[in-house]
Amino acid sequence: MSMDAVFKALADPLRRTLLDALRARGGQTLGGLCGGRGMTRQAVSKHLAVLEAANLVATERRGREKLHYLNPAPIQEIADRWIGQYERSRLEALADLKFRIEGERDG
Amino acid sequence: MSMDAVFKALADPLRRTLLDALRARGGQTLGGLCGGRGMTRQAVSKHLAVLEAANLVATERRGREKLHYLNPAPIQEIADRWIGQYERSRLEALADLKFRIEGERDG
DNA sequence: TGCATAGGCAACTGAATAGTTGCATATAGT
DNA sequence: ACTATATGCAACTATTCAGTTGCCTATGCA
Repeated sequence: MSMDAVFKALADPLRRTLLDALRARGGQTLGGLCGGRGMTRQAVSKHLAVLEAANLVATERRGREKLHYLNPAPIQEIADRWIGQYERSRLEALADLKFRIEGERDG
Repeated sequence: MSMDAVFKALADPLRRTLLDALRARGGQTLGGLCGGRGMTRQAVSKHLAVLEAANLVATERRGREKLHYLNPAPIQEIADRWIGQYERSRLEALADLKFRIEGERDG
């Protein structure tokens, strides 16, 4: 499974709110996930498809409904395999900069 | 500083390789960062501008050269403030799924 | 059988994006 | 001053993308 698809899927704010919603409560239907987003069902459906392609969301068919579940594994993988490298290099990077960069724009 | 800009900046594979290059060695020039990418200098420059706008790259002018440095702080922030939520909910999410999702597509 | 609900597919449109090209500016070295 | 190097800016193009619309399928239920 490609890590690039995960990064791309996470790049959209609406998709992150979908993940948030599924983190709060798993097993939501497409219709349920559309509520209060000011967007058509098809638009939300496309976003969910992107998340599903990135393996961030798993689905289960129950009758005519499609239940959506968060799969946090790819996020974990990014944290472990990608962000970890930058954590490890953080102190040396700061030493490398050793000037005004931190706090320049504040945070 | 917006976390969305960081997510969007990280969504591009070339930009991630630029971050990798700066993590390996700070203070590289634009020209130096262009090597072996099969892309014009302007294209790379635009990508660096995106990274800079997301505060992932800090720059310093030295004469006619522009030196680029990695700033890992936004990545840290995402790890702490965003990914952290999903780490915390991982076990309960797995309990929520309690079926075939992990390992369905393998990894 | 008839109807309502949940979702899927495909075509279309307008906006955003990536990358290029051409030219301009600024510094370094002679 | 002159030339080469390092970068910046702006316009243009081709592609990609988000969201919509219209229609179709499938399930639930009376």
